[in-house]
Parts: sequence; C-alpha cells; structure tokens
Amino acid sequence: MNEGLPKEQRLYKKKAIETLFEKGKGFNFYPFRVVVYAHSSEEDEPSIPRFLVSVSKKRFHHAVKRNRVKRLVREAWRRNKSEIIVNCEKHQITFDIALVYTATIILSYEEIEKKIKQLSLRLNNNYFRDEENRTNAG
RNA sequence: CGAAAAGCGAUUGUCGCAGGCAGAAGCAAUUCUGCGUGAGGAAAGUCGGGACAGCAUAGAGCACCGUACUUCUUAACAGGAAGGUGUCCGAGAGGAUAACAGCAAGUGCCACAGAAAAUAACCGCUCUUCGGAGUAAGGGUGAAAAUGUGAGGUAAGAGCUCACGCGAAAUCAUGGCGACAUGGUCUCGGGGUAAACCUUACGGGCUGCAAAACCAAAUAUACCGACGAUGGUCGUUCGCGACUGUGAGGGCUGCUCGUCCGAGUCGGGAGGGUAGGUCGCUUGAGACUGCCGGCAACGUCAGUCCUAGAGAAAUGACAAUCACCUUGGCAACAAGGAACAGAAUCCCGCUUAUGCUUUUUGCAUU
RNA sequence: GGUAUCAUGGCCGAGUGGCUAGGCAGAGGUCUGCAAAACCUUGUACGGCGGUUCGACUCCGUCUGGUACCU
Repeated sequence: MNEGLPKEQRLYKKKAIETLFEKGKGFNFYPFRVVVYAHSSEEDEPSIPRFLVSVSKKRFHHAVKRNRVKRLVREAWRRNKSEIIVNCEKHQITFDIALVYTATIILSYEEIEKKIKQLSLRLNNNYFRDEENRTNAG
C-alpha cells in the first residue's frame, strides 16, 4: 500500500517550496532538473518524501500538454518511491524533491518510468548509504 | 454544393487523485469501508452585456465613454428575428453584403499634379477711353473639377430663360405600427471627408470573487516637513456624558456642488509584522420533454431531473477486447490514425482555433 | 483569475492621415608610418490579417507576442 500519493506526500506549502529551492542541491538528470533538500525531520514534519513536479510554460505553451507531462511524471513517481519511504522512516529524514521537466518533447510513459527508476536508485545510493556509513562510523 | 442541430468512444481488470452521501472507529483532528459523481463547444480571447459584492441599497450638473435604418425580442447587449434601403454578383428567379443618423447646422482637412480643390479668372473668348471690365462654352491634371441634352438668348457667354431628363430639401395625398414606397406641388443644383472635431437621439456611477465577510496568528513605532477644532447649553456619582457649533483632513469618479465621517490628518524616506483557515462556491435569467400563442426570434403553462467545484491547483496511468476512420485485400485480416484544446464566482452573446461521425433540411444534376 | 499598456532597421528612440527623423553599431573611403579620433558616403524598419479613406505607422476591428499592476 505504498503506491498512493496523498496530499502529505506532495509539496504544496509556499514556504516549504521556497526553502527547497533556496537550500536544496540541484543536478541535471535528463529529462529533468532535480532539486533535493533532505534534512532531519522537525517536530511538525513527517519522515516521508515530499514531491513536486514542475513544467514550464516556456517549453509547453498549451495547458493540455503541461497537464499531460505532469500526470505522466506523477504516475511514474507514485509507482517507484516505496524504497525511499522506507529509508526515510528508518533515518527520520524529510526528503523534499522537485522534478523540473526540461525536455522539449513529451516522452512516452515507458521512457519516463525507466528514468524515474534510475533516478530512484541513484537517490537511494547517494543519500541513504552515506547516512548509514556516518551513523555506523559515529 | 450548402444550411441547422447533436455527439466526441464503450466495457473489464490493476493502481491513483478530488468532491458528495451512507456506515464504522475515535474525546477530537482524522482514518477505514461501500455507493455514486468528476472538462468544453469552444472551458480560449476577455471584445460586449448582466447577476452578485463593496463603496451613501448611487444623488445633481459638466466633462468623458459607448451605440446609431425600422419594428419586435431579451434580465441586458455592439446579441437574435422579421422587414426597409444602398452596393455588388447573376440573363433572370434570386443570392451575397453593409459601424446603414447628419457634411442642406458650424469648424477643420484635401499631399503631388493641375489655371483652379471650393466666396474659382492663369490661358482663351468678347468689349475697350488700352487703365481695365465682362465671361465657367474650350483647357485634362487628379481619387475628386461645379447637373446632362437640345433650343432660345448675347458683344462674347452663362440655369440667364424654356423643354425633356437626373439628383436633393420641404410639403401634401395614398399604403404601412414604422423604416419606407408610390404620386403630386413647390424651391433648389450646395465636390469629398463625421472609423476628422462635432451636432442630434438614446444609454452608461466607479471598482471587481486577488470583490466582500468571518476566525486565528503576529506586531512598533520613532524622525523630518505642512495644516488643524477643542466654543456654548444641559445633566452629573465631578471620572465624564448628551445636544449643538467651529472645523484641518478624509470617503463617495476627473472637476464643481451636495452629502457622510471627523481629532488628529497628509506627504517623505526608514523600520517591523502577516500572507494560515472558513465562507463567498455553485439550484441557476438551470436543463430536458410536451401543449398553446407568434411569420420568426421568443414567450406562457404543465411534468420530470440535479448534472465538477480544485486551490503549487483533482478529473489520470497501464493492459486487454469491441466499436470509428484511412490504406491494402474478394474476404478473414494487417498496418497506421483519431482535430482544436483543460473549468477557477456564475450566466447570455460575439470573436478566434478546430478533425471526424450522426440526424434533419434546401438547391442542382443523373 | 482580473485590470491596464506597448510593438518603428542589429540596438535605443521621435513621428499633426500625404517621401518614417536622430543617435549608437555595421560596411566602404579620406587622413596616418600604423591605429584612435574626426570628416565623407552607404545598406537595413512601421508585428500579422481585414476594414474606413483618393491615400493608413497614424483611425477602427481582429489575431499574435511582450511588459506592468492587483494577492
């Protein structure tokens, strides 16, 4: 039952979004620019990944196409984030992530899902393996 | 070849999102389960018009803006219907189209060319006392040149006069609710331009759901410059209160009035705080069907139905089968395709973008 | 979502319905031993479509694109 995407797993508060883009670290991962801000959970914050997808009006003029891209990306994320949830709970981490779609064509669902899977793997390696090493060492 | 209207896949499975209803758990926030609902004809542009809300349940005058053949229709409109007139197309029947009041109220403008662009005299013509006077027949440039033809008339000419036309204003008669049409009388011949100023008639208060209302949270004010009422009467528990004045300044649209508030206000540059939730929010000039009235747009009445309400912003993804279209094929089938486009307070229009399917209907040909 | 406003050469920017100024930049030349500066010459524009008008950058409608404000 980890495939849902309720409101608490989405990033919708203005302040949280500003914090993410201010403090988070970004890197390019075609077809996305990924911005991540992983930090220890505070009292009122749950230990889960919080997700945001953004498609610029500059690349897709029509709202129909923007909606299509957002729906595909959201769907792919929804199906492939279960491992990150487990890791977040384990390490008491709030994991804010923004996916900015930078390609100029609409990729198929298969391609996007493939990319999201690769991304998920990379995130798990970069953020949670380090945490484990550090806790073990410390 | 047109015209009008309707539709935009269906079912199943596995996940997912947003409202609603019902049930269960919980002190509550909320969670779980079930059922059912969830983009458009343009949701778009924001070009008209409203509803609704705030400002005085919106006042006067001027300014400003809009509209412009008539009648009807509508909550209203620059929308719609039926007619009228002009222009264009057509042999015709007929069709298409029009910001379609006024330049005969006033003012302005009309480049270049041309004698002259609107109280016409440069050439020409005629007369002459050689100073000049009369004259719009001829000049051919221009987008536009002073009503056309003929006759009379004259020094030469001219609507100067007459006849027949053309066009216009006024007026009368007939028909029509009316725009207008037909005919008569009389007066005229004034070039174009009002999407030039303007005139006439009618209409328009301003701002917009980021309006407005409520709850919660958070605060902090000081400095500089300008302007400013604190009077009277009554009551009094002597704190003050009521009534009535003077009043800077502010609200109401740009100005003037008018009106309301009024003890601090305005301007300047600093500094601080918030930006979370509820409501507005979807039952409405609603939709569909039928009768009747009307040429029609549309209206009255009756019955049935409830049909999105998000908020970093839902309405989705994948798979299978069946339908739809195109191409190939006798067929089975195979390959490919499916437009324009995504609600944001809500309606009525207009405009723009659009692929196909279905239904009704008109014309032409066979 | 709503309300305004703008669009003129490569860039900035004026423009009463009648030939679209000016500056910067570019190109060629003069000057110089070479350059700079100066001077001379020169190319390049009215966002698209339609209407009014004899004639439209200008007036009107519509479409496209940009900018600002309201929270």
